[in-house]
Amino acid sequence: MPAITLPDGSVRRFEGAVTGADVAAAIGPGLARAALAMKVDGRPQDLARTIAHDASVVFITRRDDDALEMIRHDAAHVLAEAVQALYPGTQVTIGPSIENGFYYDFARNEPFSPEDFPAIEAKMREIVARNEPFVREEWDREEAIQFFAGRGEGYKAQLIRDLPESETITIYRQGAWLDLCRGPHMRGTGDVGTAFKLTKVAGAYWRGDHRNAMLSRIYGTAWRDQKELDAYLHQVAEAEKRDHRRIGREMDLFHIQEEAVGSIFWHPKGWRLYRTLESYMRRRQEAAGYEEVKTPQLVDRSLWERSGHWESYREHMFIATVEDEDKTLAVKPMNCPCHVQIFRQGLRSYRELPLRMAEFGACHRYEPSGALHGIMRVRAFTQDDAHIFCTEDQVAPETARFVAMLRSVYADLGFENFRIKFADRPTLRAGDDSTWDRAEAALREACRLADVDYTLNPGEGAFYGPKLEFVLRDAIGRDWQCGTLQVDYVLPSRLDAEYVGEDSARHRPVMLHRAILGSFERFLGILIEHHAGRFPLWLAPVQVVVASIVSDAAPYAEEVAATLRGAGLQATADTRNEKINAKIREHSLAHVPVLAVVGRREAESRQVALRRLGGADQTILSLDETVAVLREEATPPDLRAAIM
RNA sequence: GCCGGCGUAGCUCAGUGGUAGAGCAACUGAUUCGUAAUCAGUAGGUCCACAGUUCAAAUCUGUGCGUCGGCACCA
Repeated sequence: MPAITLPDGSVRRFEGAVTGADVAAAIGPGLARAALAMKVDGRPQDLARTIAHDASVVFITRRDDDALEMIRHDAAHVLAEAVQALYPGTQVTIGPSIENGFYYDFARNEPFSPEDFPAIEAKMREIVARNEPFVREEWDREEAIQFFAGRGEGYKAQLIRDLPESETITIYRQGAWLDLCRGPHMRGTGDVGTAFKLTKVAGAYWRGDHRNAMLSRIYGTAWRDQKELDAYLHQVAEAEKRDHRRIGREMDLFHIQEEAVGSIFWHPKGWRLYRTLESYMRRRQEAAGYEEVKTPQLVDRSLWERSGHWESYREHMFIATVEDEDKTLAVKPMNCPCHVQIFRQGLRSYRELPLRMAEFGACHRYEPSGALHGIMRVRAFTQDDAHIFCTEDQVAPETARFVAMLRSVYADLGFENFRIKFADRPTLRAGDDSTWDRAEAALREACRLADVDYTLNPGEGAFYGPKLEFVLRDAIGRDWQCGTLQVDYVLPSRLDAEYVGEDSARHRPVMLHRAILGSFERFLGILIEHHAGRFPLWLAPVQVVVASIVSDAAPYAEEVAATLRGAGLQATADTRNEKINAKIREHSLAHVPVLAVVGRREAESRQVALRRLGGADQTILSLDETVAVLREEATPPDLRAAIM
């Protein structure tokens, strides 16, 4: 006699086992119609499952977030049925729901093309219209393997073989079609609705391993209703307009060309943006007690062998040789071994620790061609890199200091939201397990002290130590690691760094590898997309354009621009023979934050009409006021704080 | 690196085997104009590269390079 507790706290008792659908019907016909699935004691389940014991039950309706995930999961099943109906011989593998949609991986000799989408979508709509109920069945393990193997579904058979013995094998039928699936599902294929769209095809390795066969993946998006789908598609279209590659061209910031794949040609405006960010970071680092260094670009392979990089990353390093010397040099892919060399010059004392050594280090890595992406994933980049040499006791306070600095920098640059991941020991690593135990424990403790909330990213640490990853999201929804902090007990030992302690004995320092931006290139890409090219005044490469209305005002426009430049602002005059409407349109499209419009009136009264990007109203100020207002506003946030 | 799409004027794109096109930008001239496109004219092309098929290739085939989307990788 199960007693069902509902979310409002009320309890309903039933004679014997009941299904979720029964319970919903008992509560009311409205709920019976709306309920798609349920959570029994917090576990999502099909509505058709029976409840035999006392339990708390929450019904999932279309409005719930859980429903969205189920719509997408069910849509994946509908997609798989449609594809197998249209393309006999195609094997199914897996098809989960993902953020904003779903995908299904198929094994088929011929790849799919977006041209196949209309036919597949039409078939999917048929299946949805039939509203076949999802029927759950529990199968015997061996029978299930035999069944799928017998149908030529080798991947499914393999999936079942690899399930743990304790796992119940469940099959979901939708009419004549069926799939191995853990569930749960909604009531029937009709609940998927029609607000879905196939979006792209892609190759994907079976089980995510590049040594395995490549499958054909079809991605789709699915929503509660057409309105939500339209809103999502509109958002995607808007996001494409923020793409840093597009804005980089539109604003004339940089370009990349075939003769230097993975390297950036920075144009004057882009380079000004870069230098503004670099100057800001340099000031912040100096204020935080870092000392800046510069180390060689070409370093003999012997150093990389000692550090362990040669073994792990040799094929990703650019190698340089010269004819009359029998040496192999590597273009540095990172700065840490060089920083250890500086640390090793002379005898270090514990009194010098923590020693914070920073470098805007230009690094080269031969990244796989498929990984390149605009300026965010390149082969030549500059890190805001630093290594903190410290004692074990200093790991936690230094981590806390670093995280506080990173938060402040990100806030200055407009990023309030970012995610932190804790990446622990990878399979291939240097250093013994006890060293890793200590490093991971130290970093965990440091996170606790610094009040850092993180998600675990298992097995993704650097080969020499665990790391924190600070992740930002681009306009298209892709996540990028920018900041990082890595605890390293291994390199100081491999490269023999030591200091004299209070006890006058020699000790190994711990190294904290850390970066806030990560690489200037990647961070600038994110920054461009985050602001959609509309930078705050202090970052904008062109801050003010002084536009003349008539040629009589041109000399005054030149004078205003020169005055602003004299005050340290990036200002140019636009005295072309164009209508003011055209000038405003052009500079607005170029994301110039401030337009100063001057006609005869302003020239006579020595005033300017200021117009802000995105606004339609104007403010009339004297030239002196204009300089004061804009100079104040263009002050970088760290210098502004110092003034106040 | 792997799978697939794409590569035509500075940019966005049209052109399915028979003499390379449009809009915007550029340039020239006219226009002196008050808050998101003034008008007219001119010029602009190894159709990514190489090889092949064909009387004939931007168009078909192959190879390479680049790029885009995923996957894998990211010290």
